[in-house]
Amino acid sequence: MEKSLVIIGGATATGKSDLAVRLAQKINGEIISADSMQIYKYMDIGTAKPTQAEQMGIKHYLIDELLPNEEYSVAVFKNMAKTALDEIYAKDKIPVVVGGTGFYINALLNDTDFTETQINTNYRHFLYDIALKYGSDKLHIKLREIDPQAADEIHENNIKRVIRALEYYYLTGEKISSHNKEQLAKQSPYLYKFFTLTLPRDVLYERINQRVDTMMEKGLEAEVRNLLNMGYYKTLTSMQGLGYKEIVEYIEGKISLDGAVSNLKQKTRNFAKRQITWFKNKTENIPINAADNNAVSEIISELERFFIY
RNA sequence: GCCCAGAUAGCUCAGUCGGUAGAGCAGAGGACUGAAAAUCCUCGUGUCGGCAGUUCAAUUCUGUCUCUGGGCA
Repeated sequence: MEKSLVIIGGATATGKSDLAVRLAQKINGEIISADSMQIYKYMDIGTAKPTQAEQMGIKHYLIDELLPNEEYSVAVFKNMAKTALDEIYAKDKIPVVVGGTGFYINALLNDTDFTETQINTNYRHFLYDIALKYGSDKLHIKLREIDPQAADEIHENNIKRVIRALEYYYLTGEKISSHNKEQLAKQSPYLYKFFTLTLPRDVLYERINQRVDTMMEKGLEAEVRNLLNMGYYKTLTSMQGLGYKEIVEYIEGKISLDGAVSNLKQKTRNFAKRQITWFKNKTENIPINAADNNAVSEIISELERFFIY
């Protein structure tokens, strides 16, 4: 009971937020959002952020915490989430971590250590320019010199990860491959139960399509225009989120509105598939049928067996 | 009704100087440890519109029919 928490994962549009709120109500819980986009203010419709009403009076952490031009990352998430956990434990409540960003959830559960290194944006740009000018293999060759294991593990076309590996060495003088191994071997300091909402692929895809239509009806275009008017530039990480970059393309006249919408549906379906792969292979979890009306009670009985609270 | 251009993978199309065919997208599977709603990897047999003809051999040439664009009436 001391350091226990519940996780609700799953692909986008499976109904995580709604289920999490109903669960939190039943078990005296509070919610921590493990989502790389809902953290941003002014980005409500496109991120499917639960509204005040939908939150049903349950406190939500890590929602509306940053401005769209502020930097967010696993490391920032982990720190903020730990703070939130402490707050919730102090109230004698149960944290319910909900989100589709599996990478973040794992970092929290494994208590991945991020303190020893920072990031260096200039160095990243420097390397990125090299990759553009001379080809991505140039960076990969360099990586092989300093960290052969990482070079084996990271495909040369995966420039972002090659750059991070080089950056890590640049900042710490150590190999990222050994750091990763160390982190992976760690045991979680938490007692947790991880549930994943699942739906048949065709049903999920249909829900995604419908949800995008609903977002448009709710005024996604106006939301994006508003962000642009406030000066949030389209290359910001936040503005690269699904729903934002597609609508920006439409606003810039590059594609039709219909094109933007079907693009968004497409990209969201692709994203959902990647999420499913992550949850399937990177985490131990209990699948829960998202269409099941008794999902909450199922989860609760599972928790009772596990935590004995 | 006539003329022209098409008809090839779920979609958009490329190609075969005649020896049964390939890209992008979609789809499927996978990776991921400070950009993750990002980034990246792997996977392509389909009566090459129907029928007939020429040929050792036709999706490729010829004829004809059907359909789809566009034009002329």
